[in-house]
Amino acid sequence: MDQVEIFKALANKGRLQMLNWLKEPETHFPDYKASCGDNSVGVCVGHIQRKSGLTQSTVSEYLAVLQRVGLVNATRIGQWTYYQRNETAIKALGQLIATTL
Amino acid sequence: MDQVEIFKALANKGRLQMLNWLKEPETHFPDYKASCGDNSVGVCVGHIQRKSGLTQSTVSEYLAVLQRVGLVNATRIGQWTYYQRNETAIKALGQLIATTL
DNA sequence: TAGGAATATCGAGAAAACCCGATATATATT
DNA sequence: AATATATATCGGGTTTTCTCGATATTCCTA
Repeated sequence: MDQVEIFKALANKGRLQMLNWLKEPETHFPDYKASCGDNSVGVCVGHIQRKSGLTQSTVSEYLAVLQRVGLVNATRIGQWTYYQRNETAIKALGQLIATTL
Repeated sequence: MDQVEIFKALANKGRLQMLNWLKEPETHFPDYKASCGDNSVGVCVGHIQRKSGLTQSTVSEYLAVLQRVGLVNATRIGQWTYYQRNETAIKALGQLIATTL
């Protein structure tokens, strides 16, 4: 886990928002029903995209950045990719900052 | 405190190192004696500069960035500026990340 | 008050990040 | 197999960051 890369990933308003939205999907995506029928896999790119106002390619890229540093997990089901927070990693980051920063 | 700006400040190897060095100045600057006679004010720019291998202007700028977002405090005494960590702010950041991220 | 030392600021070239539109890929449906 | 949908990747113009050398400012001392 490269600290610098993690902070770079977090140093962006859009990505920070996405991370926040994924914290409580039912709040931020009220009408959301995962096409696979199981909301526990996360939220698909399209929903995040429509809420963000950014283009599809940008959102896809941003989510990939968050995944690359381990802050979110991706699950591909059918033609959808569902993203959810990696709470373990995020908690670990909090610890890391509290202790080693 | 703008979260994005804080993460930007942290998204750099040099600045992260400086923050770490300032955590235990006596360890990282063994022969260091503050010219003002009081080590508790922090470490001066020149010492940090020599340890970092970066140029004087870069180090001055980096420390200013860290100060701008509140992670360090600066104290000017005579011709020296001493920098020290703002532990309160850093701890608050840890909390922020642990809770709102 | 002139010179020296420490730090800050300025200007700029190079590199990286931002963010888009266009296109490619993967999957599902008919 | 052809089409449609969701997502990923590519290419690139624009903005920001990085990092430096040069210069300015501040403060001390002779």
